[in-house]
Amino acid sequence: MVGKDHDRWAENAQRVLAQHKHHTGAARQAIVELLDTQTCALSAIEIEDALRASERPVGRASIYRILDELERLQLVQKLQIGQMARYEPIRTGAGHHHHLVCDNCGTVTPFTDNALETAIKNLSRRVPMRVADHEIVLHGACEDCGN
Amino acid sequence: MVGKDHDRWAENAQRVLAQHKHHTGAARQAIVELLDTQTCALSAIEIEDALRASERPVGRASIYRILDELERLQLVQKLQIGQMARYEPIRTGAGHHHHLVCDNCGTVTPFTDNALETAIKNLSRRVPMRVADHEIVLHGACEDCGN
DNA sequence: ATTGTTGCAAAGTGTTTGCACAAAC
DNA sequence: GTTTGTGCAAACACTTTGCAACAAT
Repeated sequence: MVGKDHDRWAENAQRVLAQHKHHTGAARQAIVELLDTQTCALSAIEIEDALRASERPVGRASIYRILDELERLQLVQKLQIGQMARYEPIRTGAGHHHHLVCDNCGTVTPFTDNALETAIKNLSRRVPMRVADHEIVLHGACEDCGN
Repeated sequence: MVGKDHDRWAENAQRVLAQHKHHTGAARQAIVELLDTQTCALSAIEIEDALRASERPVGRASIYRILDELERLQLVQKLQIGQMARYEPIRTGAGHHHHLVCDNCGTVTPFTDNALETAIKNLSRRVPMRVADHEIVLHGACEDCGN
């Protein structure tokens, strides 16, 4: 079950990439597969480290280029936390989530909230902008750091 | 009227700074006064440019140090937009607002929404973190760029 | 053969730090 | 005269770009 769910995003991503007349590159594949195993957002440097420890290291420049491309194809969402960007798969099934950031230890945890999404959807109509996306970060002290 | 409102935050900020046994520095004063005239968040570099054009230029390092201090004293709020931080006065009267960011031209516009604040307040209780603060950014195309 | 992909090193951008000098008390 | 504030330049961290080599089609 878990394996099935995991593969779905990666497979879809590979398919979308193929449709955009790409060759199948090993670096891109390694990144897609890594992202697919994650439950929350990774930074470029975390990705670099993870891949360096794997059997397919990928250069830093390629990581940024590939993430950028995945973002343009709407396969990953980029979010800015502190001074560093994080990236996570956009899984069509699972409604999207937002993030708790511990200002002490830096841990990032996902959460979801329907009332919040509703409020955003409603206000998006009244605001002087064609809203494409939103980003919500709650800051504070996580359970480990709060005591 | 407008002048009166403006001065309140700056005065309060100076008072809070004094309480924390600070000398009164000219750079700090220039920054506080500049922030007080703004209706939305400024980046450090915008502040540097504005002050360079004024009669009291302030070095970049001082700007960051002073903003950092103002943030610690809860006199300004720091928000991360794209890869750059922006800072704005926390005016106790006016409930805080959030931001629309045009991904095309970079313009930042404030908005407020009560339903949104309520949703955040409620969910803050159910989440595995002592929430201190939140940051909401809506991305899209502004009125000028959307057409 | 052509086109797309990758890695390296260099450049860019925003932010922070070390240190010597100046200003406030 | 002691403490705090400030500016400069250098260091830093994250990201982007130029370019030559490489792999997929």
